[in-house]
Amino acid sequence: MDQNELDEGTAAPAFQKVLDHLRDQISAGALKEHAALPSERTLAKDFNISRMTARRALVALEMEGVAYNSKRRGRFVSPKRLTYNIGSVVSFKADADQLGIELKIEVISAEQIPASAELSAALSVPEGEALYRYTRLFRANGHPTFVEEEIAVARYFPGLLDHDLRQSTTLLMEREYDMISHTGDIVIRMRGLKEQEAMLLELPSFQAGIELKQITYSPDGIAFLFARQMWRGELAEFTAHAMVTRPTASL
Amino acid sequence: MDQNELDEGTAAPAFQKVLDHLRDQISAGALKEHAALPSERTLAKDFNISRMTARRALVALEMEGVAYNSKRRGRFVSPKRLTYNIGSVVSFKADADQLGIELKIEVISAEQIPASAELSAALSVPEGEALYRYTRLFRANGHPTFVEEEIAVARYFPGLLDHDLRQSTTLLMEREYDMISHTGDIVIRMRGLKEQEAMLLELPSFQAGIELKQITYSPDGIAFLFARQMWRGELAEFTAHAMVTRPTASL
DNA sequence: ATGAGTTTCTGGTCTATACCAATTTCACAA
DNA sequence: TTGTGAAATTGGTATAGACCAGAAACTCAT
Repeated sequence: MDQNELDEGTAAPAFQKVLDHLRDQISAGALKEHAALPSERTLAKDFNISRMTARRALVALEMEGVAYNSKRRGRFVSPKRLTYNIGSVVSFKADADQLGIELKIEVISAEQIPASAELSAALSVPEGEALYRYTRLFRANGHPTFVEEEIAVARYFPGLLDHDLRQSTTLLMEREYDMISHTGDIVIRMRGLKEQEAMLLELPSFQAGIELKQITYSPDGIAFLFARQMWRGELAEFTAHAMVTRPTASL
Repeated sequence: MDQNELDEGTAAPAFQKVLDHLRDQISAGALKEHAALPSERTLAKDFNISRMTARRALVALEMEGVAYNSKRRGRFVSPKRLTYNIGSVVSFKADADQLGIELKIEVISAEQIPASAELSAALSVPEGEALYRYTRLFRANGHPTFVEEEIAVARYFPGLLDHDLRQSTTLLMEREYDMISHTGDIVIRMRGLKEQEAMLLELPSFQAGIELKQITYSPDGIAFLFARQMWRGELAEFTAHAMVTRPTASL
């Protein structure tokens, strides 16, 4: 009769108890950001369970976004979220700086490509039109946070790739090319990671993250930039102030 | 030498092969929405792996959002996403109807509560002010999709809970109380599920979903509704058309 | 102090079981 | 035809090992 102590009839699974215990430790502040969690083998010994059961609890913590682990160094408490204000793209890096977060941008690749069918539709340019594409990894205090792929219509931004891309491209385009971001169509969804994204974010490839897609328009309604961000889910938070529009009468 | 066939040096893990195989089957259309996937034991036999390894592949599919399983009936292919247009809240149910999706609303609970400190701050009402709170489960074609908790300032909506809540409350408030939704502050994030949410959505409690919080204002700037939706991550898609605002000069 | 090599620690993958509980299927009786 | 109850199927949990590979710590000679 070693089932449970005072639960109402049903015993909680062993991994649940460990999971709850660790979660409590973290939310109580006994374990702070980036602090190391007990290893699988240590947990197994301490709770008198098998390593696989201990592992389950730790993996569940990762799924909840409470813990992370990269490479084979151990598991650690996840840092706080970054807030991305959809309406005010310009100040993202400034916001981070202000919060004492060191945001570092790493350029993964940058090249010129012809517009595919999909991109030509999204950006309203003829198929084959020259585009710039660059992929960047954003780290907050050294911690991988999101990967961004941007595709810009090359015609508006001659020599864009010669600039240092480790900065806000919105500001760069405004300063160097007088191209002002005015409105944007946005889509947010949760999905599984692609291989490269998983690698850069240091996550297993079957993990899910949050994707934000955005098409940016100039004041005169010209689409000039397509952006796709893939965030570690536990680190993302998107805010917006929305105008409520009514469906047209015919609908 | 049964490691691999023609990989470049490193063999993919066994569960990865199974995972890729199933994903291919699904994206190729061999397995359609709500079609049953092979059981853990069947997969184990077919791929000559242990049941635990087969299970890993299936669980990974669930994490990606490609498959789901509820209770102990087996695993099935996830249905298509529902798109939630942030700016045009009014037409959500109408949109669903138009796409041939039967959206059913189940009222879980409805009650009057006094404003907590947190809610009084969010809705700009004195602490203790009467509020209506109701929780509803939304199903798309019978499939649990998201749970919504709404909290309305009771003063504006006398007798609100006497109405049938299995309909769009935005429309209800407009029709019966002349309260028009004008703008809203929105926050979107991915987080672990709470116990009740997990139960209603038929998911394990450590799974992550997408949360959308929203405070709705009337045309004259009065906050009258706080809403929190918890979506099954694989079923959610949020769209918006955003105006880009610039940071004020002082910042 | 520096660097190289060894040891220890960590997670990653996998096997072969076992027992449980809910669901579904199916045979059989009323 | 309709129940009803047994049997098969499914996922959920858990064990006790095993071997691998990367990361970190440590030892020791230079």
